[in-house]
Amino acid sequence: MVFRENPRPGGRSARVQASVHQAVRDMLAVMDRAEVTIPLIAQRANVTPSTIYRRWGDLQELLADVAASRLQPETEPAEIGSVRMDLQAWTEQYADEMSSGAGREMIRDILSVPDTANAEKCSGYTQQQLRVLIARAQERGEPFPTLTELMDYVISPIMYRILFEQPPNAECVRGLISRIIPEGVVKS
Amino acid sequence: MVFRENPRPGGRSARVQASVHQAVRDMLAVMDRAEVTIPLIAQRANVTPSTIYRRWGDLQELLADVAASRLQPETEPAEIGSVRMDLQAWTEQYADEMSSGAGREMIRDILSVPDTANAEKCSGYTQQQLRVLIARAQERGEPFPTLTELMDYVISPIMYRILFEQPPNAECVRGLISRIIPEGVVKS
DNA sequence: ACCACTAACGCAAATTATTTGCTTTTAACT
DNA sequence: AGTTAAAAGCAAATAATTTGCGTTAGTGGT
Repeated sequence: MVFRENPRPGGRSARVQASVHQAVRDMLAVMDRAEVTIPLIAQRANVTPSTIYRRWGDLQELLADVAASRLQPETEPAEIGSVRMDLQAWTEQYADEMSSGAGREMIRDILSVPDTANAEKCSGYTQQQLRVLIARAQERGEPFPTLTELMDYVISPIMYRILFEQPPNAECVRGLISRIIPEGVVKS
Repeated sequence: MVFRENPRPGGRSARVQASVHQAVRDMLAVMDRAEVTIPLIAQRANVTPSTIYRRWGDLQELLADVAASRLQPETEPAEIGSVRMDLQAWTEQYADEMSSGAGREMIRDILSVPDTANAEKCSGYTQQQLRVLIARAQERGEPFPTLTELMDYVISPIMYRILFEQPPNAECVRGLISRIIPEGVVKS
């Protein structure tokens, strides 16, 4: 199978992919994830099950694919005030979204597949958002952590808590941020 | 079903559990994870498939259960020299084991199930090991990070890299540790 | 503009996994 | 020892997955 790469943007292949993705999203919105099956998806997307099996392999991979595309951010981090405040607001929202039922399901779907492409894509989205904040800080001359520091000391602990412990609350998130940007730096 | 809790330690229930777990371990050792199925496990464990289905629900949950039990540490962190060195050695081994093919599979199995009990168990094992080191440092009067610091700034970044990016190498692990214990503290 | 080519899809039969109702076994507790 | 309830076995019914083969629809060449 050559699939996946270069699904010509107007071709039948692309239409089937869009239709199947949409079917999955619609179904996840109205029914429990556990009762979503490939035959059902196929029916709603007006394709045959074998098409889905041949293209994605199994339900896990399809769900991982859909989840990754759903995690792609649509907007840049909001501008609230200082970049530190922007970071705090963005991070709290990130933590909330990832901690939610739907968020956790998407992460699980992405991680439960052997192929790491979707997980990397997901981390890439996060880094892309953080880079916007870093550039903003640089532009304004505000002191700001590096990408690595943000990933290691803010994002990673949040994700670990979501995956292995209890989802972090706002206070916890603020604590992680204070640790790498002293409060004193903020001008309110 | 009441299952799970209190499987009397010599009873039939416990024997079936042990037999199924062993069958899964044996099979994972010799065949690809993708071709392990419940009917096959049942055959090797000398039980009927329906027993496994009724008890664990599906393959994912069974694999998660087995993976969690395999991640339970058997020994305490080795005593190398200073507690800082012990920490470094233990953490490098932890990162290696978790980054390995088998390690990553176990983590995936644990995280791909909605029930978070096994993930929490897994995090609990890690904390238990770290607490041994913390106690050791306290006993010897060596300065040492808190459990939260270790989890947030060492374990979490390692796990994030394994799950979402590239597995960390030894140098990276050492870097994470240096960040919370200055090198200078070590007396060689 | 037409034709040839091939990747991707549809269909349907064969296989395999999962669910479920009912029966039997086993260990815990009188 | 006898009773009982949880857990296992058995087998039929259902559902999902795989696969071979024919068809369709975009792609590239003339």
